[in-house]
This record gives sequence, structure tokens and C-alpha cells, in this order.
Amino acid sequence: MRQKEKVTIYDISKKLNISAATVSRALNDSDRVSLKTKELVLKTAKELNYQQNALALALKSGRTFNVGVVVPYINHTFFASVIRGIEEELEPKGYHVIICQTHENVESEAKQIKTLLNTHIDGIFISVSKTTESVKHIEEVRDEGVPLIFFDRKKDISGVSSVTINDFEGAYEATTHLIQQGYTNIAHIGGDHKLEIYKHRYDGYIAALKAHNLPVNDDLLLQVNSTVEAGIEAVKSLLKNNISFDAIFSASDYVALGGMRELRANGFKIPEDVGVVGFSNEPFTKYLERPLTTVGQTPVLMGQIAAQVFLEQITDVKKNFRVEKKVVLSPELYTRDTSIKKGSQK
Amino acid sequence: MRQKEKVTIYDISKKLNISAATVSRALNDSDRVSLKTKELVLKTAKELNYQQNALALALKSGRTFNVGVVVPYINHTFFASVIRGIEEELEPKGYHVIICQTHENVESEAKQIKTLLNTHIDGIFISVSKTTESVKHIEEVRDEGVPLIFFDRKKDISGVSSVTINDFEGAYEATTHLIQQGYTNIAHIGGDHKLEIYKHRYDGYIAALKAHNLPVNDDLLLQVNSTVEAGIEAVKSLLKNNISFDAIFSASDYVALGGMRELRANGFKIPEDVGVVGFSNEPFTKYLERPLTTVGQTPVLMGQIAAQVFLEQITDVKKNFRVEKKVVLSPELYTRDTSIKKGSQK
DNA sequence: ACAATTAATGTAATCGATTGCACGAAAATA
DNA sequence: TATTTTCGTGCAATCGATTACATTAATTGT
Repeated sequence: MRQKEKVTIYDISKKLNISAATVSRALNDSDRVSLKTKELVLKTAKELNYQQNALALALKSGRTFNVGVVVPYINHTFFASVIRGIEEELEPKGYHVIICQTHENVESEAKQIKTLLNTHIDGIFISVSKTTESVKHIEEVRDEGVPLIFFDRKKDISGVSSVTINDFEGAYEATTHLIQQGYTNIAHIGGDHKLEIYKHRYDGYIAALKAHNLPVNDDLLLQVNSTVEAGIEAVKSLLKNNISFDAIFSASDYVALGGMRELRANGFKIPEDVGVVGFSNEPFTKYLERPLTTVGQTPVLMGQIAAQVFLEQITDVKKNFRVEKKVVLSPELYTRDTSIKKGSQK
Repeated sequence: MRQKEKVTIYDISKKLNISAATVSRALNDSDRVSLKTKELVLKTAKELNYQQNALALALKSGRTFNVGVVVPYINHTFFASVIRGIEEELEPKGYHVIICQTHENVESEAKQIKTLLNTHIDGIFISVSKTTESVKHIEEVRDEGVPLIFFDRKKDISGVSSVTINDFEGAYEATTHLIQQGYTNIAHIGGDHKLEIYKHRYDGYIAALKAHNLPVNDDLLLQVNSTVEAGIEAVKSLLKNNISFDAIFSASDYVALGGMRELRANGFKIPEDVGVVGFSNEPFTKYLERPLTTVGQTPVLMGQIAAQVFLEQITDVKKNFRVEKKVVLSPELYTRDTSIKKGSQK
């Protein structure tokens, strides 16, 4: 299989007996080329099936029309959806999305970013890994002048834009919903506060309790990983320690699922005995026989907006100033079976 | 924010008063440079924090170390997992993965491929869209000499490798499993035979029936889209037409889920009255209160193997021949609650 | 000690497109 | 008609790295 030789501007210039410079200008619709030549060039370009060499252009211009997206795992629904949003927004503008996953590992994250910079991407979208504490590798991106946008999981770095969900609000609404349904003894199974999102969800939960004059009980506060197994363990420990509760607000759908398993295994009825609300609106939540009430995060929208922020940013950079933009999206509570007391019937 | 100027081999050559050619050779560990110079260059390169310009290299060599992956939707678990497999295998070799989605649209597919070719990717991985019938745009890739690998959904094109699941075998096993569980009147809700995978699943189902001397009843054969709603409709139509069946083998987990909903709504017990087996092992299947028996497809492995085939291919291309390699992976039946008659208890 | 190798480095072209500067021709002005 | 603009093009450098070929320096053999 031989490679088809690529047609270059030189081929066009030879055929028309003009210089490559003129061809280039004609193709770029410069006003310093006569209309006649322009048409001639355009015609021959079409005839020869000329395709601009993106690499040569990138080398010359410094722009590759590639952007990098760095996420913990690309096969997590949430991240895949954000990527889809970014892709949908940028593809029409000629950009390509390069994806990288960190497996929740800072070193990998730093390495991926380094390689991306070296690939001369035009921008980076990132949701940091759980283990990310030092942000040196991220500041480096900013210092190289490459537009950087955080989404969902961000760090506070000056001069860097972000698109996040209002986790506080989501948690506040979820907790308030439980309270309004008549639950008064609500446990919160959250995640590691090293990630802002879990801290904010915790804060929202606390605020909702206080707003409704409910006491905060430390026994009802847990921090676990975001897995089904961790959810099972969490409920096991609550039960073992004889801590009474009539609802669970979990910062993760997986944890909520595990928790429900364990509750049912111990004879508790959901939502009659215990109400449950999760977080993320994972696809499986609505497919459960008893669909799970959860907080949805509009990930596709998040990606789209992150992409828009990026596009603004690159035009700003041309004008030689950088704006720090913080977009916060509102989450949406999907009230389903696991938290509706009265409407429920076996 | 000023851009940091990039360090080039010329900066190194100036600093050491040698030519850029020598620097290049030293960095590439050529044996035509003295050890002394080599060390000196390497040292200065580190000092100046030299990073090779990937674009210049790509322009010169024609290799970008970027590969493209084209899938219908990137936020479908299956595809996201395949991508993850590809990424895991290629990332250590310095490759980057560019993802594109077609939304099951041929025109979009053709356009994406065109842009990818123009971006000078080193190879393309593709799972064709449902609407793809003409394969001109795909043959073009082959004719340009760019390695192309099909995964999961392939088309028969000479000279193109593929990695697929043995859908026939998966369907055969699933159906046989139902028969062994004592179901004799098994309906098959499949998909459009335009996609090989659905044709093969259908064939596997038929073969299993025949192998066990069961009749093939056309009334029990349906073709629908891969959605929960389509599953509901399918079962509705079976019930409306008074077609009796005691099991469903669905070519889609979503359809199986919808089907189960509708069955339960009509008072049928699963698996006592009707056994159900799905296909794909979607994450939600194991989280159901009554986990769904389904055929798993090892998507991550599929991606890894596709990547390996690609790597073989590019070394082969260097040797100037192209091998057509067809890898077929074995699916795995996950027997869970919805198809186990005896073990079941309310 | 001098020719013949060999080893180390430099020169310049190349990959493809862009662009500042210069040049000639035509058009406008005096 | 002579002079100044304007217009259309071409020349050549540039982006950064690689590499065939040329050249110089060092080493070997006789």
C-alpha cells in the first residue's frame, strides 16, 4: 500500500507558474492577490484535491487546534459526558479533543500535563485527581501561557477559570427535601474533604439542618470512598454502633446504593423506614426497581460551558489579558422513589 | 502573562558553540558524536530545560504520535471503556488519543475521518455508526496508507484489521443457558441486522435452539432499537398479540430492562414466570435489585488488543506490507438472578 | 614521516505554509 | 510626459528538527 502523495501549495504553484507565496495568499483570501489569480488557485486547489497541511501550519502559527482534557477516569459516566460536551462545542470550530486519564494519581496527572504541553495543545481542561495537593504542575500550564480551565473538581489558583457545580446548593436542596418529607434524623455519608466538592456537599447538608433547626449529630457523619462496598460498610457501622437515623444523604450514588442494600438486608424498608438521596444522577439510579432520588449535575452542559470559557479565553489572550472566570452551575434534584414517604406503596 | 520562550536545539548549539546538527545527533544518541559532546549536550539540554518540539518533528517525520478513535457516542460505557483500553496501551508508548463521536451518523463519521486524516494521525480506530452502509470514506483511509482498525462494529473491507466479540458465541451461550434452566419458549428481541453484531446474536440464538431441538417461532423474533422504551414496547406487543413465551434473550441490556418493567407491570414474576438475559453487561445490570443475567464483552481488553494490533501494523507498514488481522474475543456470560429458576426465592 | 582511514563536526536542504520586504508594471496625479 | 501611487507578485526567511553530503581533524598503518 503506497502512501498517496499529499498535494502542497508548491504543486499548485508549479501548475500555474506562480509562486507558492501567491498561492498561500490566494488560499487565505488575502486582498493582495488579483481576483483572477484567486479564482484560478481555488479552482486548481479543488482539482488537485489540495488539503492544507495542519502540521506545517501549526509549526508556523503555534496553534494546533488540539485541546487536552485530563480526567481521573474516562469511562465514568460523568466525565465521559463532560468530554462529550466539550467535544460538541469545539468540534464545529475545528478543534480536536485529546483525552488523558490520571487514575486519580497526581504523578500521572503531572506527567500527562507535561506531555500535553509538549504536544502544543491550545488549551487544557482538567478535573483534578483525588490525590492532587501540590498544584505546581498546574501553575506551570498557566505560566506557559496555555489556557487552562478547571471543571467540577478544581483547585484555587489565581488566573485560572473554572466551571463547577454548586455542590453546596445541591446538598442543601437534597437535605431540605428529606426534611420536608418528614425525616429528622438524617445521616450524611460524604467523601474526603480534600476535594472541594465533598466539603461543599457537607457544608450544604449542615446548613440545611441548621436552617430547619435540626441538631447536627457527629455520629451521623461519615467519610468514605465512592463505592458500593464503602456504602455497605458505612451502613453496617452505623447499625453496629446502634446509631439511630431515618434518612441518608449520600454524596455518592454508589454509596447510596450500597447503603440501601445493607439496609434492606437488615429489614429496613425504603423509603418508609429510611429515606435515601444520592448524588450525581448516575444512569443506573433511574433504572433501579425503586429509582433513587439524587442530585443531577448536567455534565454535558458543564463541558459545553467549559469549552465556551476556553474560546473566550483564547480571544482574550490575543488582546493580551487574562480573565479569571468562575462559572457555577446549578444542580437539579431528581426526586424519585427512595425519598417520597407518602406517595410510596409496596 | 507572557509565553515562556521555548528552548530549541539552536539555543543549545549557540551556548556550546557547535552546530544544531550535532546537537540533534547528540540528543538522538547517534554514534557519530563524541561521548564528550554528547554528555555536554545532554547536560546543557537539561539545564536549559529543553523540550523537543513535537510539531517540528511531526512535520519532518510524518508521524504525530496521535491516533484517532471514532465511536458513535463516547459517553456510552462500552465505548468509553474501549477507549480507556486503547489509551492504557498506547499512552506508555507516547501516543495520544483523539476522540470523535459520530452520533450514529454516517455523514458525521465521514467528516470526522477526513479531519483526522488531515490532522496527520498515525492510525484510526473505529466502531462504525448504525447508519453506515457505504464504506467509501473508510476505504479512503486504507488507501492513504493510514492504519485502520475496526473494533466491535466492523465492516468487511479487505486489508483492514478488526477486533470484535464473538457475538454468535455469546448469544449461543446465553440461549443455551436459558434452555438448560428449563425455559423452552424463548423470545429474541434483537437489533437491526444492518449491524453485524445483531445479525450474529440472532444467528447464535437460532443455532442454540436448533442444537437443542427447539422449534424456531417467527412470532418470537423482534427487532427494535436499543432503549428501555423499545423494550417496553416490544413486550407490550408480544402480550397484546397473545404470543406465549417463558423467556427473553435480548440483544441489549436496556431493552431487557424495559421488557422486565413491562412484564412486572403485567404481573409476571422474573425469573419464575419469565427468564431474562441481556447483552453487554452494562454497569447498571449488576446494581438492579434483581441483577440481570447478561453477556459481558470485556471492552477494556478489546481496546488493549486493538491497540496492540495497531502497534504491530505500524511496524509491518515499515516493512512495507499490510496484514489483515481479525481478532475475535470470547464473551462471558454473567449468570445472575433473572435467569436462575431453582436458586430463586422471593 | 606521509598516505590512508576513520571519527567528529559543519553546511545546507528538507518537511509545508506564512509573511515582511522588494520589485516591476499599471494607473493616477501633476 | 514625468512622477508618484497603487496593485500584484516574487524572493527569501522563518517555524524546529533531521539528515545526506562535505569537510576537517585525528588516528592508523607502512
